[in-house]
Amino acid sequence: MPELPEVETIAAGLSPLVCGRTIRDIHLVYPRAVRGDDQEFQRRLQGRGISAVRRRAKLLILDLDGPLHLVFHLKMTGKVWVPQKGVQPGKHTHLILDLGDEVYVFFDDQRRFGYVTALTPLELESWDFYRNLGPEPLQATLQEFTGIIQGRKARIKSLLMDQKVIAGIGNIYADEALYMAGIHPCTRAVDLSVDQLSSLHHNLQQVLREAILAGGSSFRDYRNALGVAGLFQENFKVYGKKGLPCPECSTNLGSIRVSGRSSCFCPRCQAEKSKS
DNA sequence: GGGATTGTTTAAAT
DNA sequence: GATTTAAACAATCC
Repeated sequence: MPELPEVETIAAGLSPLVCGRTIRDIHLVYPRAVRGDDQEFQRRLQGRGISAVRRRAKLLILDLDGPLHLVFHLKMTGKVWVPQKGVQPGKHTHLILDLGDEVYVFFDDQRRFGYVTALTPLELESWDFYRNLGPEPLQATLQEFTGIIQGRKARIKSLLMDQKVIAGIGNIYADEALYMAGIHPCTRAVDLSVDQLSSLHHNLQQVLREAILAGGSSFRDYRNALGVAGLFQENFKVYGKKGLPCPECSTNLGSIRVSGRSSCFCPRCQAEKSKS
C-alpha cells in the first residue's frame, strides 16, 4: 500500500538509475495492467528517452521525451523497480522496459489492482482524477490546509484520505497523523478547533517527512526502486496495532471502521469531544 | 470459501 | 448542485 512517502522513495531511487536512458524495448506480459489501449501504449513508449522521475499524490510519473508521461498507480501491491543485473522477471512482473546495457524497469503487482498508462501532457491535464487532486500535504501551508478542511461536515479521517481534498494520504498516515495530533478519526472537521487544525497540519507533515527519511514503510510487501524494504513501519504508533497498548498512556488501542476503512486509535489520547 | 485487504469510481442519499 | 456516505470493483491471500 504505497502512499506518499513510499512513492516519493521509489521516485528518488529510480531517478538516477533511469534518467537519460532510452526505452529500447517493451515486454508487456500482462496487457490488462495498461489503462487504455495496450497497442497504442507500446507504440508510444518505443524509443522514448526518460528525462525525469517524479511523484504527484500517489502517482509515480516518468517524464519522457516527446513529451509524454508514463504514469503508474501502484494501488496495493504495485512495485516499480530496477532489478540487479541477471535477475529474471517473476510471476507478478507485468511490464518490462528494456533500457539497454542490461538495465530494466520491472512493474510487478501481485494483486493486479495497479495500472500504468502513457499520456500526453494534454491528456494528463484533462484526466479528471489528476486535475482534481488536492494540494501536496508537504507544500500546503497551514492557511491552505485550514482553508480546504474548515467548515466541512465530513469526518476528518475521510477528508484526509480524500485525494480531492489533499493528495497522497492513505490509511497508514491518516491514522498516524490523527494519533499524533490527538484527534479522534470520527471528529467532524467543522468541530476541530484552530489549535487542533494547526496540530494536525504540523503532525501530518512531520510523519510524512520522517517516513520519507526512513525510506517509506514496508508493511506487507512494499519495496523501493532497488527492491529493498523501507523501515518506517517500525515507527508506527497505532496503524495495525489494535489491542496493543498506546505508546503514550498504555490504554489498549481500539479499531473502528471509518468510511469503510479500519482505523486504529487510542480511545484515551484521541477521545471524542463531548461537546453539545 | 468467506472475509479482509487497498484506493478510486460510481451511485445513492442528504 | 454540492457535500457526504456507502457500495462496487479490481485480485489475491489466509
